[in-house]
Amino acid sequence: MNIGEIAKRAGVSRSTVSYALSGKRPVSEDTRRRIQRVVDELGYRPSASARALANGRTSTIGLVFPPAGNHYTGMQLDFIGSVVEAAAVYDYDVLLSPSGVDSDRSFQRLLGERRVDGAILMEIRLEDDRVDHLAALDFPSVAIGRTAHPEGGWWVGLDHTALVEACVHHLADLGHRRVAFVNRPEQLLRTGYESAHRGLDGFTKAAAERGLTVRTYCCGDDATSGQACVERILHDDPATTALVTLNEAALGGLYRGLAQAGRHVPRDFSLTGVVANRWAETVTPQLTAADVPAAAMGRLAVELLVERLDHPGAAPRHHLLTPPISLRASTGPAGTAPTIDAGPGTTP
Amino acid sequence: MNIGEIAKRAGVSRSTVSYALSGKRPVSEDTRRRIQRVVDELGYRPSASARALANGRTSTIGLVFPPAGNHYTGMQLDFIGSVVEAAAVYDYDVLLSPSGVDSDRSFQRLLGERRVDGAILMEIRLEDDRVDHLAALDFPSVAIGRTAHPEGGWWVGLDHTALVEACVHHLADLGHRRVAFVNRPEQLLRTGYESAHRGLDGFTKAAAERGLTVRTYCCGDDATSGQACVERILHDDPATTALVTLNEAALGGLYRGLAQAGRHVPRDFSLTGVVANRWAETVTPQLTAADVPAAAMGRLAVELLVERLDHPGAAPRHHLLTPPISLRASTGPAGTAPTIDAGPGTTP
DNA sequence: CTAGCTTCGCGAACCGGTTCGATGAAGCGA
DNA sequence: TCGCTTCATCGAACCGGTTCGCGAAGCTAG
Repeated sequence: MNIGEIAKRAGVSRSTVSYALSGKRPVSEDTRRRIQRVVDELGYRPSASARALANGRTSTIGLVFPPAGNHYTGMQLDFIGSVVEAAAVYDYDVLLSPSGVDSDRSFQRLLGERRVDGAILMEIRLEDDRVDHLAALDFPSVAIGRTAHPEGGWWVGLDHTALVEACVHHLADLGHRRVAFVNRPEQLLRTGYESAHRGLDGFTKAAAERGLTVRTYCCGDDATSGQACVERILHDDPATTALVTLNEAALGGLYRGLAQAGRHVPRDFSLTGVVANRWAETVTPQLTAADVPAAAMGRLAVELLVERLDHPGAAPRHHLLTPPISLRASTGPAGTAPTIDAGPGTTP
Repeated sequence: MNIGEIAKRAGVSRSTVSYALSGKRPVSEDTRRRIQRVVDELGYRPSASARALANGRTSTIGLVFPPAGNHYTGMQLDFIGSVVEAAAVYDYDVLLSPSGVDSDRSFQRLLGERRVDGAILMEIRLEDDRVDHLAALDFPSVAIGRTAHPEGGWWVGLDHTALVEACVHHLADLGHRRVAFVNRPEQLLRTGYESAHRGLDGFTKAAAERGLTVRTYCCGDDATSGQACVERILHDDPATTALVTLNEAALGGLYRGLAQAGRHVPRDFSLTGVVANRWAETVTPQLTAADVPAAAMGRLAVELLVERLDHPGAAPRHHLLTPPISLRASTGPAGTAPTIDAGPGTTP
């Protein structure tokens, strides 16, 4: 079931079979058909390894994302799905590599053993050794997210700063004066996780512009942490009337915490943030939020990578996305001073 | 940067380098060290394609799941994550293949071009041509889910029938007499999707045993459909006091529909079902449910596959899991007849 | 001193494709 | 009919590893 077998049965040489199948040199219509018939009869498909060895291309791209320790979020799933699907369009397979950092064994395999033609990196940090390393090697790669110095790089990113600013302005316009920010877990912030930092920057900047009284919190990526976070917020400043969040996994817990504190959304309390569409629509009332266009980002990343693979030396390109805020039902005008008697956890 | 280069610099032959690195034949400690030093200095790593071609093993396993058309669910993400992680332990990479059926191009690539040593299949149907095909080829594979005839196969599955039965009994024990079943989308049921069918079977069987009045529904995999589904349920039989669901993506919508109909959970209405842990804890009140042990299943699938790869001809093995129901807060005793005046959508 | 055994390393073949240069036949104008 | 081009095909080399068989030292024992 190898190319020699096909050649023998079709009565031609191996090279002729190769040319007939690849079309890289003309082959007479007659022999082409004869070869094709044998190929179809035997269901022959050329070995990917042999081809990869011969022409130096694996037709595979690597998708690099951190290991599951920190729970996968819905967004990551959307990225993975859209990358796989877009890659299929260009006849690429996708190899998954769970690597947080440059030195991971899995990452080394991908590069050192030349398993992939190019890579797409997720979960970018502001200072990201993986990005730096790949750039230094001039290895074809595209980041989903951007580092502190994205100039001259290939990436598709979300303007978290602008997005969170828009959220803050939206709340300020509605009259909210005391607003909390619910960020991703502290550990991610410490590691320099991009969205957490840029989101926080946007929050701080817009809050200052509008003269708001604010507090910022880190929150674990799960419902229980979200609930606890709301309790902390209302304990620290019971007069808080709104929050902005980047943490979609905690969203359900945030709602639960508010409900248990007797705050009605959106009458007593407004929520907004930057969240994947599917989550925003799952909670009740549905979340007014800047929807993360995860599927589009995955697709764009693949397109950039394919372009880079097809035209080595092409000038770096990127996409910075700023989706609009989808007005749903979780924000409303700040009412009179909230009723402080309602919530638990206000003990000094 | 190939093995010949290493050999030259270390002053030995290519084969010696190969043996020194693989350890498949003894090499004197002296030359082994000399080779290792050169390898370290140059950061040499053997090419995966060349190795794969030479010894016929790619050190890659394929993970086959249906394309995104039908939204990815959280469970799928957990499967993917745990499979990737478990595979890394055994030094396997994971290649993603979005294939619903046997004839998909992506599926053909995986097999025909020998890109992977083995495969793990997700989203199994009762009659699944992919499973049959792989079995006929004796290609090493493990299914996450089981077909109608799982005998002699390699798989790890969930006993949906027993799980849903347990849910029904739980509700019946609480005094519920009119119960609805919210299944996955109709299209999945029609295609023979395993969990939808077995879950439905369990529901029907247990309901008959307990003499319950029941209705069954199909529901799209999103919150909006869930909401609509609750409206239909309460319209069809306003006296319904409980439901069982397999549809985690619709869960938020189910809660929303109940809230809008004025039914309080769990006072007026009980919910339970088979759902991934993370979703059960996201909703308020948290869902009493049989938690799908997705991470464990992914891990077990990899372990079975590795065993099958290491011992060709080993007797088929499988794991059928039946996790217990986690009692949370979404079910309670059936009260007096529910207040019919509350809900909308009751117009004839 | 030599027969016999180990140890260590070498060269060559092989895995299954791709690609380049060469060759022979056919076509064509002079 | 000869020389020149064009076209279709072939053989061989190559990609970068692995693996098998063999032989040269070095050692031990008789």
